Formats: sequence, C-alpha cells, structure tokens
Amino acid sequence: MLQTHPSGGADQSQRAAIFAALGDETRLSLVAKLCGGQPYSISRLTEGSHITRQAVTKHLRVLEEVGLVRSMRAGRESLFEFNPEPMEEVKEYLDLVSKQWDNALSRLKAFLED
Amino acid sequence: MLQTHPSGGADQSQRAAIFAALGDETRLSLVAKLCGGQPYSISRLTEGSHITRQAVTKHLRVLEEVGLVRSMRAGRESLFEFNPEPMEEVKEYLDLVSKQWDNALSRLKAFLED
DNA sequence: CTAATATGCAATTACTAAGTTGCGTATTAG
DNA sequence: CTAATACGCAACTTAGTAATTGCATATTAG
Repeated sequence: MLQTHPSGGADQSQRAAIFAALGDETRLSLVAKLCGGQPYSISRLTEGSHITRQAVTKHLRVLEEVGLVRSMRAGRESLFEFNPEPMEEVKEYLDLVSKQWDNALSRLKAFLED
Repeated sequence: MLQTHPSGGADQSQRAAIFAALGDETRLSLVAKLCGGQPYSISRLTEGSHITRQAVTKHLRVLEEVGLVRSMRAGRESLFEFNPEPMEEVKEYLDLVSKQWDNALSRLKAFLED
C-alpha cells in the first residue's frame, strides 16, 4: 500500500506560508470579516480596530501574497475580497495528517489485539 | 437565523498560535514525521536535517506550547509524540470560514436569481 | 475649484524568531 | 570506570515582522 505522506510536495513552503499568514490574530479577524462575502475597503476594515490603517494594509498584503484575499481598485478606494482556494489547500493537508494519525492508531490497535 | 461568526471566541489568540506554529516549513516536517504514530527522540528528529539539534529542539518546544506534540523523558532521551487535538480545533475553524463563504455565495445567487 | 477622503510610499523603532555555538550534566554502553 | 550519547541552558547573531509616523498623490463631494 502506497502511503500518501504529508511531507510530500514542493509546495511545503507554500503551505507553511498560508499557515503563517493565518498565524496572526489581526489577520484572522480580517479573514473573519471578509469571508462573509462582501468586499471591504481598507478604511472600512480599519474601523473599530486598535491599529492604524497602515498596519491593516500590511496585513492585507500578507494575506494577498498567499492568495487568501484579492484586491481591486475602485476609484479612490481599494477593495479586498476573500478567496477560499488556499484555505481548501491547507484543509486537505490537515485531513491528510489526521488520516496518517488514524491509520497509525488502527495499526497499533490491530497489533495489540493480535 | 443566528450566524456563527468565525471571529467569536476568546481563543482567537490560541487559534492564531496554532496556525503560527504550523507556519514554518521545518515544523511542518516534524509534524509530518510524528503524525505517523511513532514517538521520536530529538536526535532522531534531527537526523537528515540541515539544522542543528538545538534548532530542532526549539521548534519542538513551539509545537509543544500549542499542544501539537507532547514530550516525555525516557532515560537520557526525550521522546516526542504527536497530539491531534489542536489540529481538530483549527480544522473546525476553517470549516466555519468555508461555511460562511458558501452561505454568502448562496445568498448572492438567490438575490440575483430573484 | 477646494476640502475632505482614501490610499501609497518610505523611514524608523521595537520586538520576535530562527539558528548557531559553547559548555555543563545526565545516562548508558563496553 | 570511562567514553560516547542525548540533552538542557544561556549568550549571541542575524534577519524578519508588527506597528508607527510623516508626507505625497489620487479621487470624490459640495
């Protein structure tokens, strides 16, 4: 049986980048707002935040670099919208890891019940 | 209809910490090895790595702090094993975000098809 | 046109993280 | 016992990140 090992792939660094982008509370909040479907401008996303517009902008760029959000210019404001694809990517990875773990437990159980 | 919004919870920072722990290629490799079910010592985990034992140790501590691995001393070596619980936690979160997004698309579709 | 709004760019500061090196200690093999 | 193995601790370097501030530019409202 061929094991699909979760360490495979040249996109390990890509996966790590996505996780890293999600590894910040501010950016998690931004994702939470944007996954509601509506695009927001930077100013709107900064409203009610304790940090400056520039800080929010930088976080948005981090999310954009890994593809979690897309941006488009609309007049004087730049709108950001959520993009789910990278999230599906890491979800598959997490499922793979869980599967590995479950298989390991099954083998252990089978061995002990021999 | 009550929306379960993914920004809720005082454990946003905990979630962010788990994502951050996974946001490093070296640590992803460690998780990949350990999710196979077998515990490994630090030396074994360092074998075939381009970084030093101390660097690996630090990464293991990061993983341990968010609960992704557990460690126990066995004689002169310290064994690390995978723990899946934090991973389930973030998987649920990702599912929630995806669900929000899908709901948003559905509402948009319904609106357009009016 | 003019003021207010929304943003971009650049420099700077403070902090954190990755990784190394050196050294000391505990444990086991022979 | 002695040497090799496996760690832990601490100091240090380097590089990256979060966040701020100041200023310049584009766009829209009145």
